[in-house]
Amino acid sequence: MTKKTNIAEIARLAGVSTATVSYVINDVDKVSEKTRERVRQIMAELDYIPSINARSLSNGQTKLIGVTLPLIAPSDTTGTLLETNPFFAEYLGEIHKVIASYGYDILLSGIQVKGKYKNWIQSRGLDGIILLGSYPPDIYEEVKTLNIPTVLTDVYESYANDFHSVNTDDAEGSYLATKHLISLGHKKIGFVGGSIKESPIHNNRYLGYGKAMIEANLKINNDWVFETLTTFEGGVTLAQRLMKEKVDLTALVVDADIVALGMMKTCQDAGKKIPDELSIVGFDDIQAASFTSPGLTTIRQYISKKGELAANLIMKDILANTRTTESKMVKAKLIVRGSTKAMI
Amino acid sequence: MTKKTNIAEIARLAGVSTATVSYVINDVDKVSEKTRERVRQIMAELDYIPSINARSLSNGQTKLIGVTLPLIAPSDTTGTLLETNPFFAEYLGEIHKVIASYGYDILLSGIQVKGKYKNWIQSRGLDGIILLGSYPPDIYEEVKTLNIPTVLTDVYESYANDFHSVNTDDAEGSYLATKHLISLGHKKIGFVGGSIKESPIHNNRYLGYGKAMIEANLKINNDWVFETLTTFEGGVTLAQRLMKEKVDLTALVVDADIVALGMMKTCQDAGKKIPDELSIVGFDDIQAASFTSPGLTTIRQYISKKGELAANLIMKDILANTRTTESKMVKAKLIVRGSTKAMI
DNA sequence: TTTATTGCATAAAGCGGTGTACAATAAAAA
DNA sequence: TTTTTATTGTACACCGCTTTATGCAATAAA
Repeated sequence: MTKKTNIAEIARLAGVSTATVSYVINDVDKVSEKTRERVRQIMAELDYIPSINARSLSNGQTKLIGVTLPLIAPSDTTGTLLETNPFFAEYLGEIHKVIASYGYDILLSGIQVKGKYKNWIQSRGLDGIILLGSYPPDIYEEVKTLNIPTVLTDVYESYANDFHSVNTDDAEGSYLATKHLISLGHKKIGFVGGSIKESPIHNNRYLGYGKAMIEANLKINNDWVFETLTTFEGGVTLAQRLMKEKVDLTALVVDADIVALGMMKTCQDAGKKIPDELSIVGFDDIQAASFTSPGLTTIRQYISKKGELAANLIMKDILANTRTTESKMVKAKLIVRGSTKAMI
Repeated sequence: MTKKTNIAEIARLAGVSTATVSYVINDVDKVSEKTRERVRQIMAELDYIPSINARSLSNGQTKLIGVTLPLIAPSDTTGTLLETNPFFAEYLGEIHKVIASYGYDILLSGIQVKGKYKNWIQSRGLDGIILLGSYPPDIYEEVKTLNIPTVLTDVYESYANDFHSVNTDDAEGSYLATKHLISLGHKKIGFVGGSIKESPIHNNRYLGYGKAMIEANLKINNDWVFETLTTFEGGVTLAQRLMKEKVDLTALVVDADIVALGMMKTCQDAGKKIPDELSIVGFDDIQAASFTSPGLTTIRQYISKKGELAANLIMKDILANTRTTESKMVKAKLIVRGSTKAMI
C-alpha cells in the first residue's frame, strides 16, 4: 500500500520485464504458461490493479463514454432536470448496463458554455458520446468536428443525420392514441402539444393525431389544437382555460404525460370527472401515469430499449473504429388505463 | 488536427520549453508577461486543449468523482432504479453543479460484483466518491481501505461514521407528519414503513411517529404499525388488506410517498374517499405527490440541499487533501396538500 | 551441419503532461 | 565594480503502461 505498486514493481518481483507483465495483464499470447502464472501470482498477492489512466495515455483509449443531459448547468435551478425528462435515470441505467459489459464507464456532463463542450470532450479524451435530448444547433457543429462516435436521442432535426440517432416513433404513437379514442366513439377530439411548429418531435406527434383523424373522416378543428409548455403547470393552465371557455370536446390527445397529468388533476380538483366528462390520453408513460386515480391512458416509450440501442450503436463504432450513422426508431405502445372511456 | 497538437508542439512553435508552456497553462507565476502572451497566442491558434489524462498521470489527480447508485448492474431489470429512489437525477444534477465549478466531473457506477468496486475506484484513480443510498456492508469495508474522500447519503448504519454522511432528519420528519395529523384532531393514527427493524432510516421515521404520539398521550397500538416493501405495489397490497380487514384508523403516516400513493390510489379506486375517510401523509415529496387529486400531504426532503452538501464535503477534503468525517443532517418540512383533513 | 522457424522475453521509445533542480540574465545591494 | 538576489527560462527525470524492434534459445526444415 505504502509502496507504489505499479507494473515495474510487479516485474521486479517476478523477475521479468514490464513488457511481460503488460502482456500478462492484457492476455497477449506471448508469454509462457509458467511465466504467466508466476506474474499472475505476484499481481494477486500485491493486490495490483493497473491504472486505466496510464493505459489510456499510451493506447489512446479512455474507455469513457460521455453522456450529456440538458440542464445540469452551474447556474440552473434544480428541479428542471426531472421535469424536462423523467427518463434520464432509466437511460443512464440502461446505457451503463451495456457499456459496463465492455469495460466502459459513463462520464456525465451537462452542456456548458458554448465552445466548452468540445473542450470537455477533448480534454477528457472521450471514446464516444451520447446526447440525451435536444440542444442548441451549434453544439452539434462542435461535436461534428470532433469526429468521434456519437449518438443522439430524441432529436429529429436535420443535423441528426450526421450522427447515430434513436427515437420513439412519435407519429405512430399519437396515431395510436387518437385511434384509441376514435374506437371508443369519440369525435370531438382535441390535441395538446408543446411548440408544434418549432419542435419536430412535437410536430410528429401532431401529425399522427392528424392522420388518425383524417382516416376516420373527422375534421380537425383548429380551435381544438392547443400549444402549451411541456410542464405540469402548462397542463394546469390550459385545463383552466378550457374549462373557463367551455371548449366543447369529449377527448384529448396530450403529447406528454406531464401535461396530461396537470390537466387531469386540474379538472378533477374542479369537479370535472375524468373520464366521464373528458377522456385523456397522454404520451410517455412516466411512472406517475400509473399512480393517479384513474390511471392515465398513455403511449409508452420504451426508454430502456432506446438506451440499449444507443449504447450498442456507440459500442459498435468504438470497437470497430468506424464512423457510421444509423437511425433507429422504437415503436411506441398504447397502454389503456382509466382516463379514457367509451362515449355512451 | 492531423498533427498531434501537444504541449511539445506548442513549445516548439513558441520557441520555449514544454515546462514554460505547462506554466502558462497552469497559471504558474514564473513566466514573463511577454512569453506568456506569445504562448497563449499559439495555443489559441492551434485550438490546443491539454489532456487531463496525461496531467493525471503526472500529478496524480484525475479530477474525477465517482458517484455510485444502487441497481445499475449488468443483470438487473430496469425500472427498479427509478422505483427505489426517484431522486437520483436531482442528486446528480446538484452534485454536478458543485463539482463542475471546480473542474471535476462525475464518473457513474453501480455496485458491481463484490470486490470489483474497489478495483474500479483504483483503476480509474478517482479523487473521491459519493455513495447515494445504502449498500451491503462489505462495500464500506472495501472503500475504507482505499482511504479516499468519501461521502455517504441516506445511511445511518455504524460504518457511516468512517465517512462523511448526509441525511435527512427522518425522525423529525415523521414527527412533523404525525403532529400534523394530531393537530387535525386525529387520534387513531397508524404508521406504515419499510423494514422498520432492519433499516435505521425507516426505524428513525418510526421513532418520530412514536415520539409525537407519546407527546400527545395517544397510545401506539401495535396493530397500527405496518411493514411493507417500499414500492407502489407494497402500498397497493397493504391498502387492500386494510380495507378488507376494516382496520379502524382515521389517518396514516406512511414513510415513503411511493407507498402512500399506492395506498391512496387503491383506496380511491375502491371508492374510499381520501381524505374524507382516511387522511394520509407521505414522506419524500417526490414529484408525483403533487400530481394526484388530491395532492399528497407529505414531508419534503431537500434533495438538492443534500446533493450540494455531499459535493461540498467531498470537495473540501479533496482540495485540502484531508480525510475528515462530518455528518450533516438536513431538516425536512411538512408540505400540506389535500390528502389530510381535520376530523369533524 | 546449416538455415529457418518459432517461442519467449526484453530494452527502450513513446503517450502528454508536471515539477524539480539548475542555469542564465537582469536588477539591486554592497 | 563586484556580489547578491530576483526573475525567467530550460533540461530532464518522472507518472504507469503499451508496443515495436530486437535478441536469444530451442526446435524444425533444408
